[in-house]
Amino acid sequence: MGVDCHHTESAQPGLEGAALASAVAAAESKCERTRERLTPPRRRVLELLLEADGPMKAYDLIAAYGQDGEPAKPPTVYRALEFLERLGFAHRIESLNAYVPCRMEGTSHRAAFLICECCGTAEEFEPDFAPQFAAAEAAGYAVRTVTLEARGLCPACKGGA
Amino acid sequence: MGVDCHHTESAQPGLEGAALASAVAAAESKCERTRERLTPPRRRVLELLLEADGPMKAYDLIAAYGQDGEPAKPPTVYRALEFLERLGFAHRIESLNAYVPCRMEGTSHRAAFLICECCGTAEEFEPDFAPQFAAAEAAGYAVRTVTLEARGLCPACKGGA
DNA sequence: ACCAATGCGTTATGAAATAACATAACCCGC
DNA sequence: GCGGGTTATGTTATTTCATAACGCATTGGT
Repeated sequence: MGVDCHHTESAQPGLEGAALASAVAAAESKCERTRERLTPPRRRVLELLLEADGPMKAYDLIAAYGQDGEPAKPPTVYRALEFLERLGFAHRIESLNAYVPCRMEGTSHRAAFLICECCGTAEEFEPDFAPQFAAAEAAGYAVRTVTLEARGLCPACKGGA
Repeated sequence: MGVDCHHTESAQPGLEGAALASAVAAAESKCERTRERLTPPRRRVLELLLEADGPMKAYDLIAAYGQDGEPAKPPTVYRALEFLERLGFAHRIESLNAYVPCRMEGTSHRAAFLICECCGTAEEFEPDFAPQFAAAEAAGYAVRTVTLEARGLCPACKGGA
């Protein structure tokens, strides 16, 4: 992974069992409230993201989609991802071409990430965009969304080897 | 371009003639100082970026590469882009899969962009990352680089139609 | 002159994303 | 419960973006 210390991967274990079910249920109920539909492909992709230990590439999702080992067709997954992003259940990390489930339930929908170049984890955090917005709007811009991706070493990789 | 008002494009005209030559010369002399080589393909790609009215896709560069209309081979352009980014002469805009010449000669190498969803221009600005860095480093991260891309409407597109 | 390091040309392939169109499921007023 | 618009899915194919791998050329140091 670039720097590569050789940790046995994953400071960020995916969800399983009850935790997974509860996260999916939370998404489901949020959808009901807004009259959106968490259809089978959307639910399946959300599950895969939640189970994963880190950011997943679209084609990883495609490969993992079928319980029987059958891959999905690309549009199935890309459409589900579009939906999940729209509802704030997932985020795309531009600099990785990869996707993560949203870890900031309920907060405003500005996503920002600390990406570890060693172990590959991407931690979501709540950014403070005020200075940027102020400068941009002073210059006459109408800012709609902001993407912030910081790269470096996470505490575990920085400290250890 | 998403929102699409229909301006006749380009709040951001590319360089020509003397201005272009001088920008290239500046890059050249900066290379000499650091013992880097601005070889023909690298120089050519830099020229193309500087001449352009906005962000250019890699395959636009590939198509425009030869003065005689002959396209370049992809690795030629990708390698040149890698070099130009490394030296700070160009930046990749992740959310567009596109490239721009650096407009912030001499400043620190954190690039940030205001991307207009109407006219497609991408204005580089000097971001204030202090709050982000502080929070991340307090959490134990070692931040190395930061990508910040804001999307919205530029003054021209916001004001007019 | 030799050698190591760097860069280039070329072929081929891999990875990421979308276009386009047909079919199915859903919601809602009636 | 039936029509009819809207939303979602299935499927095929294609486009767009990026890199691997290898051999040759140029450079710069000794």
